[in-house]
Amino acid sequence: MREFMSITRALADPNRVRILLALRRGELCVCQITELFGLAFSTVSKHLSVLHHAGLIQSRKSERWVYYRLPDRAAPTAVREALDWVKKSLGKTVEAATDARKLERVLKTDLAEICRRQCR
Amino acid sequence: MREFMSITRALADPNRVRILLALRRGELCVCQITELFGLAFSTVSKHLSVLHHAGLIQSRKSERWVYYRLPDRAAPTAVREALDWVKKSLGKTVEAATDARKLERVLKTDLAEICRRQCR
DNA sequence: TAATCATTTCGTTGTTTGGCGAAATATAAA
DNA sequence: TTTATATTTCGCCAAACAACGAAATGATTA
Repeated sequence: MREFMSITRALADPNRVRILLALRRGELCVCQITELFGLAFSTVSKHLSVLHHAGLIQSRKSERWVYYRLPDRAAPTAVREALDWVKKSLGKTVEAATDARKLERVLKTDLAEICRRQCR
Repeated sequence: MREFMSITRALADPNRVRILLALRRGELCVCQITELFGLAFSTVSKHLSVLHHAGLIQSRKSERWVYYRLPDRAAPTAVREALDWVKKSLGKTVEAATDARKLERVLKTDLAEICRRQCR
């Protein structure tokens, strides 16, 4: 029950759901997600923390960046089913398509360039 | 997206999820749910309103009472999948079993008796 | 070692939400 | 019609939450 509620609460925010949908494309680092949604670093970081706590995403550190991705097949059943449900329900919506298009543009840009642009 | 978010937000509260699980047993009126969870009338009514808005439950009025139930097969795909996911994930948890036991006791009690007991 | 830089954590602010009791509503019983 | 009564709506409070900027962290580069 506790685990289940951490998943439903994580899914109860549209920006977090959009992050999950964007990650279908492949792993993304924090600054790429920040650029994609136009939110503050700290806001995105918080969202990622909530998703991570719920087991809905995994992370890996490489060079200067932290990359987040959808979990592998070994993820708990509840997590896999939740993600399948999200993808099936929203995978083909207008919002997902719009984000996907913008994501392609973001992915074309150099990582360091994105981070520099966002530096306060 | 809007519809999906109304479902995830409805599922983001443990009491609302418990209501859905309890309704597997069959339709229940507001005072029975109130008795089952020990919440105020107004609180339960609000939860039911949220669930109803999300399409996760249906209602029917009969005599003095309003009965709520899980939707029929004709419900939207997103709703059916959400409910299946809830049942599959939590249907056999300790919490669900405890609520189910208490529900059996509540169902043995006369409806009018329950309401009288709760009257302020 | 010192400086740089991506990310996380902290503190604040405005909004949303869950809870309650009281008042309003609407329906059934008298 | 009047009275009861089951449910909903309203107004309030406290807790939770999303968003931000600033400060802290921790790893890499110079």
